[in-house]
Amino acid sequence: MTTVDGYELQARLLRALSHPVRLRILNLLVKREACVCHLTAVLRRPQPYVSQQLAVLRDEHLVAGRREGTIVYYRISDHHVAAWLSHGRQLAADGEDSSAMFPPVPEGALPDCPCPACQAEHSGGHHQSQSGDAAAGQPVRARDQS
Amino acid sequence: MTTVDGYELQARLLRALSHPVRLRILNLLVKREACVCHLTAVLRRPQPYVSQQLAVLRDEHLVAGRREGTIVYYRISDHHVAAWLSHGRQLAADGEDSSAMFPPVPEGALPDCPCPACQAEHSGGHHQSQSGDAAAGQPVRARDQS
DNA sequence: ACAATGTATGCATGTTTCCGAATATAGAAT
DNA sequence: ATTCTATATTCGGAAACATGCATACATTGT
Repeated sequence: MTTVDGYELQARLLRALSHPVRLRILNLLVKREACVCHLTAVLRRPQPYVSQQLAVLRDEHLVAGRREGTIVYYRISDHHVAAWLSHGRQLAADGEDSSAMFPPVPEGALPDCPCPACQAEHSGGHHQSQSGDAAAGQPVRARDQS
Repeated sequence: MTTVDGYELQARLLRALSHPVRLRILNLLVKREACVCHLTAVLRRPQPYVSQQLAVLRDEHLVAGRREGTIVYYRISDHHVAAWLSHGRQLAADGEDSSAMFPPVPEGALPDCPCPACQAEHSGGHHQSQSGDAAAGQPVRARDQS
């Protein structure tokens, strides 16, 4: 039995969370799942950069990806953790105006986002996949880890 | 007005917490305040090392120090954060046996701890300060920060 | 083959971690 | 007062790790 140090585990989890962009990503995904291109548009960061941060969150099982065609949709893995994080946000704000510190994200579709979901939603009609709604995408594999 | 990014603040807080030794320190201090020598004995780490980790926690106002003579007693600054952390521990354990992952700390006085509180308590009688219980020590000053 | 979307790799730069030594600080002894 | 001891903090540096970018690679669909 390998003596697992719980503090080490918790520290790893916290470290994965201790980054402003990753916190923003999680906050975006709480409301609904989103594709990488969507996150790229909202965060205004280069796509490889966003993908990298998603990989960090994935490695700690904080988010999970679902592939549909060429597009990968990410979502929160564990909403308990999300709720816990949201609680922590209030503690971090600590009396300040938290609605000013954590401005709400533009909801819904973005003109900047090239994914078909956003494009369709943005032009008025609701989304209808052109390749047929597959039942469920394959989970995105995690990087090999020691 | 400087545009304060709440995510940055929360990330800093999380980063200060994302270290196994610092998590252990906080967990120790939840039950009661403790002097640096006590923490040093429990954690079995060199004293400067413990002091350094305490400084990180101090800079984020997670703990506060109170000096009594040559001894500095540290305690949790914000028990809301402590409760939140404890909640996070359950999430990190996630189904595993959390009492095995976070073994309870030896309570009370330690033979290894040289501070008079521990020595007195350890030799049977309850603690009676030899220099008279001063009302309250001076708070330990934080490092100058930019 | 080609284009579109995501992921991984390599690297320069900066930060964290940990240690040993030096420094401060408080009290006691001479 | 001066020195001595005990406690705690800070400093300087080496190794490990994180960050952000540019580029290369992989996968899917046309």
